[in-house]
Amino acid sequence: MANHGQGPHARVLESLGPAITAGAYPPGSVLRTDELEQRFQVSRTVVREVIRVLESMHLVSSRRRVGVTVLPPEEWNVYDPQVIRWRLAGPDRPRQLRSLTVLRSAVEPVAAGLAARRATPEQCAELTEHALGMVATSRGQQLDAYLLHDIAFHRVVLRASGNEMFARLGDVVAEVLTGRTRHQVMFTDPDPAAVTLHVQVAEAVRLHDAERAEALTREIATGAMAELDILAP
Amino acid sequence: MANHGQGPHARVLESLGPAITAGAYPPGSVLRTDELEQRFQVSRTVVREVIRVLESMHLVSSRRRVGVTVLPPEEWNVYDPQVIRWRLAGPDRPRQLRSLTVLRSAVEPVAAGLAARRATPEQCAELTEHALGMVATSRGQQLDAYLLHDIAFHRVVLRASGNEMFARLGDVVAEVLTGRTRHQVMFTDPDPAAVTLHVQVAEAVRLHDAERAEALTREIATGAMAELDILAP
DNA sequence: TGTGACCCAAACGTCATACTTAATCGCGTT
DNA sequence: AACGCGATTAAGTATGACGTTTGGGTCACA
Repeated sequence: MANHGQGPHARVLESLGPAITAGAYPPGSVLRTDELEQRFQVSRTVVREVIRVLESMHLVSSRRRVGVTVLPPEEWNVYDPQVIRWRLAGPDRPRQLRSLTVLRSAVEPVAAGLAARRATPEQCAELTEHALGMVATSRGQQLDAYLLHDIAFHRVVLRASGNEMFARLGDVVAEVLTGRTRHQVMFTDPDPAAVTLHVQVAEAVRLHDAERAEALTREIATGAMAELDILAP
Repeated sequence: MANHGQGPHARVLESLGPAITAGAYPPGSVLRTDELEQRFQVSRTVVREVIRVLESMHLVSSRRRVGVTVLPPEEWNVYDPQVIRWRLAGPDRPRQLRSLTVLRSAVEPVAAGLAARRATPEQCAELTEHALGMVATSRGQQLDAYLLHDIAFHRVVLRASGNEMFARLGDVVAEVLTGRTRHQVMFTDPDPAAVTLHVQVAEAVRLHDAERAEALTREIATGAMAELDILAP
């Protein structure tokens, strides 16, 4: 991703962030900087900068004379890609996957509708290409290749919507799709109905049929939610 | 909000953040830390911590031997409430308002549908209360009171959806609604049709009619988009 | 003239330390 | 029991030193 390759800062952040989002420190817990210095064997500088970053994510709140307080989950910036990644890697994974899938079910149909209005010919071509790629790889244990086309497809739709905020969800969708492949249906071929729907969405976008693109994408989303048992509980 | 009361850190951040999101530094611009030290008359400590925070928002990227590089807008964490606030306060305001309104149009109908399934009786009562409050304040220059009910209404819907990510959009919706009142229809009473729709949504949620709650909220969203001329361009 | 390796300096990254500030705790007074 | 005041504590800021990376310039050589 970024230049978070290695270094004390990244090491401490990648240790504290996941721990907090995993709930290792209950809300209200207090971390003292000098304690963290000793625990991670780093200087005050590093600890402070990490704290500042966690603070900007609203994971903690630093106050004088009291220490660094862990905030309750309702305060967290749950749209921060880093926070999303940490939560997907922890025990909150199922809950996080459901939240994200519901978000997808809301956003992607609207994005597809907008894409049908605004997609460039190049984007339409990309869409068709990836839809056909999904068809080609939908049988015979080619899940990895299929996944790449699936991710690319949704990324193009979100970008073609012309909405910057939708476009930024591309990474999130990629994480969700990857997570699903790696945990849910790892050994079974993709649902043929879903594959067909993707082809039809590409077609609808190409023909500038916004209504149809939106409705078809809504069907895809419904299928994704069904896979995670997100239904009348 | 947080303890961003005052202090060198907040001062520098609240100066650099808006400047960057306003496009004062074109993507690729380089800021040197010692230059910033002199410009703001603060120590390296403060500058470095600010840079770390901006980096976590993906507004800048700090690299050795080259400096702090301003990243292109596509890289920004546009869901960070701080970034949203900065952009709403800058020249990008119209574009940002449109993006957020489109996001609302995608999320809120789905949220309303979920709320109809999961809202507690207390939440239903709150909803009705605020809808009636909107009715009561919809005439005769009571825009401020109306706005408070409007914001509260949408916040309850988002929270009642039971989805943490939807719930976190409450603040964003509040900013959008406030912005609209303060700039678009400041001197005219709210659209009576919109008021009626809110009452009907509250009713649909109370009756657990998810389909109807979603459809009605979609109408509200369409109205909001029409106000901003987000239509077949 | 072009290309390659090599060296250097620039700017960030980290550490250590001293000092400042503000909020909490506890004591004593009213 | 309520209130106020000072001592204490931990974060906030400033500063100086050193390490590390890396972009670019120089020089030798083909």
